[in-house]
Amino acid sequence: MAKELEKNYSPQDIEGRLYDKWVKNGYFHAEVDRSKKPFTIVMPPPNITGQLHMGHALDNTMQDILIRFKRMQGYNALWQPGTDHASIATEVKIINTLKEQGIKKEDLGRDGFLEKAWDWKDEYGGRIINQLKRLGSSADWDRERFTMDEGCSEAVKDVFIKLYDKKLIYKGSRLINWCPVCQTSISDAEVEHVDMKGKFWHIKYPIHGEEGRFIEIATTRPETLLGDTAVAVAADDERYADLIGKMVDLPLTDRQIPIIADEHADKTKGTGAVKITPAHDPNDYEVGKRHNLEEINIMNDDGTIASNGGKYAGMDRYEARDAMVKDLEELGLLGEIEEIEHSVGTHDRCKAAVEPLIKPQWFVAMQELAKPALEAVKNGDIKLIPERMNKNYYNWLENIRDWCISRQLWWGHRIPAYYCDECGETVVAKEMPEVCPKCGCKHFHQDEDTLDTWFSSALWPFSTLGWPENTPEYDYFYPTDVLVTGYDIIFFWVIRMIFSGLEHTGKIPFHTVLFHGLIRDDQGRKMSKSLGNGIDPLEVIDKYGADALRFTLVTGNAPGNDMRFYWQRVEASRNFANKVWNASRFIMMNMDKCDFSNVSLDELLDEDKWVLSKLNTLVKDVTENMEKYELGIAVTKLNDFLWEEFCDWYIEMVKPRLWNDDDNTKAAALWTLNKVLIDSLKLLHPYMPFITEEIFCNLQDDEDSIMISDWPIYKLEYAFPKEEADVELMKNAVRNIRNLRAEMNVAPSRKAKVYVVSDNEEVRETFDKGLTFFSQLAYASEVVIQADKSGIADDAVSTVIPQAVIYIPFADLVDIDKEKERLSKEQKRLEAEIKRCQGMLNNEKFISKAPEAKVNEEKEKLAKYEDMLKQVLERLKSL
RNA sequence: GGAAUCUUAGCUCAGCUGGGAGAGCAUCUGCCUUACAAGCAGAGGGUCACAGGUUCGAGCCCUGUAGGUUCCACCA
Repeated sequence: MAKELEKNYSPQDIEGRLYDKWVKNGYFHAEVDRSKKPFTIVMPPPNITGQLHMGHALDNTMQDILIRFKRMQGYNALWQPGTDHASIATEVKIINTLKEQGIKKEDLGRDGFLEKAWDWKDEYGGRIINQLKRLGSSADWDRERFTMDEGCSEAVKDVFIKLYDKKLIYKGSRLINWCPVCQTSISDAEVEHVDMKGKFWHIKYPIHGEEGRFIEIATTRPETLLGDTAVAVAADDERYADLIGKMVDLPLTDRQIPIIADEHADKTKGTGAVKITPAHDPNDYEVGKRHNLEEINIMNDDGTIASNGGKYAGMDRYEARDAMVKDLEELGLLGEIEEIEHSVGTHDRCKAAVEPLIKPQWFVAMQELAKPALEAVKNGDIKLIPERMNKNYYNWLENIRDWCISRQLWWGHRIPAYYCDECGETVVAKEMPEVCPKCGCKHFHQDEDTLDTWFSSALWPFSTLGWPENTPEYDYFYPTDVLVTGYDIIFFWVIRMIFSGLEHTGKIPFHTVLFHGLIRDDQGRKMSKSLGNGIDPLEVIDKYGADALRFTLVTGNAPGNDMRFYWQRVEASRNFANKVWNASRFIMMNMDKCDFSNVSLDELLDEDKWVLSKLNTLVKDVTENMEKYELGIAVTKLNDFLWEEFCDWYIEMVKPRLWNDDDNTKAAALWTLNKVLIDSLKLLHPYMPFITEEIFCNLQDDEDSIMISDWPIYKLEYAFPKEEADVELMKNAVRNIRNLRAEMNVAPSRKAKVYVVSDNEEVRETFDKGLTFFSQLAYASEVVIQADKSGIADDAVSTVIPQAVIYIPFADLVDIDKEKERLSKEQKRLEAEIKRCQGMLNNEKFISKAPEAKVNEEKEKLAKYEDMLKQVLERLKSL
């Protein structure tokens, strides 16, 4: 016995209640159960600093769709959730908060600061999780993890030690990217190259001992001059041939530096001579190594000039730049100043220009780790969707450099390296060692640095399952199945998870990576705080419901493509939900008309079989699409079926049967309505979990939840090709009649007699069987089916369908000329079609080369069109 | 400098391994028909950027051109 639905669809009234029910019943929880096949989804753990934005919403919607789908298919589906400590992002936020209180982090000391950080985590760490719940995310919240919780921290230490022992982690002094604002090193991946306007200063370096002779170099960073240790020219550059080996007087300093020949100098660029600053430029660093040049660091950690910078010491880098340019000008050593556009490396967090500096840092040696990761995608063990992402992936791994993993931050995993106070020996271990293996000293201090936040994220797929312990969870759920994420973190995260998984577990961490794009604003711009164009997903949920938001985010979007956000699209999604709601309401208010529990398939009418057959195909298509991760295509098919086929056609077809108390086919109609509704609700459930649950539970009292019901499967017994074709023919007739009436401006209230004339007995039978719905949809007062046109007024309007002609006598409304015109138009259309078919069929090459099925298809079409044309011509003749 | 991707109806986008161009929104017409006006029934609107090529057949494959977007890259 069905209950009733509220008259108005109001997502706000149902979503919270249903979510609580799901959680309470433990539907999201996955336990190890070896009788079932596991399916595991990896989500990017959102930052604890985070507020839900559209990217999260898209991410989580796709994850939830997949996990609900797999759960209903009978998999033991685990969606492992959690949050990321986001070392630098969080630390910066906390520092800013402290700043408002007039506190510096140094004031608190390391421990005091960390205490604040954990407070922060407690306060904000749960916020985004609660926001994700509003989307309907069915992650296993019982298993929620944090990248800095005990288990994950153990995994981090374990990995660090193993890699160190294998010499894949090392500490070295080399040129790294330094952010003077955040005052930490950052990895190459965190450097964002931005095109900026700048100046290209030409500076004359006086040749030592040759009064009045100069060598001119050009630079965008004049302040680095203080660290120059050579000037390089090309070996075969005739302009400078005699200068090689000579010295120049480095301006603004009292140093002399050599002019050297090096391949790095390019005759065709600038002046052909290039200053070499090994401590502040990656290329120069290499040149320096080749020529054994001194590396002079001229910059402090905060971007000011170091004490070796003479009168510029202590000045900010840009201040020093201006001062030096001015001084050079006064000395007459400044040449041309070019305005240029050049690419500047900036820190992706704070947007400050990055300074290359030489510092001792910890690195992961990437060469060896990259190989299996590259191989895993190349040989198909891991599939990236869309496939074009492979190129980015290969490109990055093939050109990879060692990963700088140490950060001069406090919030994060502290590097498990200990230094002997006595002899300086480095010991890498989980705990502080008791005795120095080298000198026997008992005093150590731990490395001050923490790890790149992505170092722990890289272990996420297995550290969250208990690795390095061989827990039942790890054993059962790992390797996981699918990672869903945005393409913007392929280098930060995806690649690092893959090589980490392969190295540490010996297995791929997941077999599929499903990428999505960015959500942009309605003008195609990135949503950003500075532009203020961001749309808050919670606002969308408040206004239209989570179902509408989810539906919007996956409709009409292909993997990896960006999409624009429009409120109109959300509204359209909500309208669809409303449509489903009302259709369900209609069905439920008719359900108690008779008992339909024992209806068998052979009691169904053609139209019932038609819709059942369509549903059957839909089940097959949607399942296939979802298995191929084509979520957008699947949901479009659901929309089309539910709205057009089911609501606009099928429900309208069966109304007369429901309304007529004497109709003994009512049970068949109700059975079909119920069956099709339930199965399509199931198919729709992953996309719109709330509305489908609310309807499903009210529709049938005995069911707990649609989310644990069985996913529909394609059944041969539900395939009715003949009935499908027959009903399509009648739909065709109905459409033509509606067309005629619309053209003639006949009000729907005006019913008319409709004649169906066909000399084909099967066609007459078809219409006879569908008489009830046909007369309803064709606005007929009466339908007469006959083999010839006897008894039909000559001035009736008519329309031709394959194998039949429909006549409607509208004596007073008919304009013979218009009727002729319409028929002539139809004649022309058919003649064109016939010509096209004949063109193909007369082409010998088509006949011989095209597949037989295609040839037959064209033959059938030709026959159909020829028959219709014949009818049209006859009709025209009779007018 | 390399690479990817896009160019399809007024707008935003789908279009699976090549087989007669689709959706939503917008526009126009007619309807409050007993689930739904957040709706129903119709209509108009596209030489699928351009030029070649492969093919019986190209929006889809190949080459080139133009424009847009993005990623990567050490350009002093």
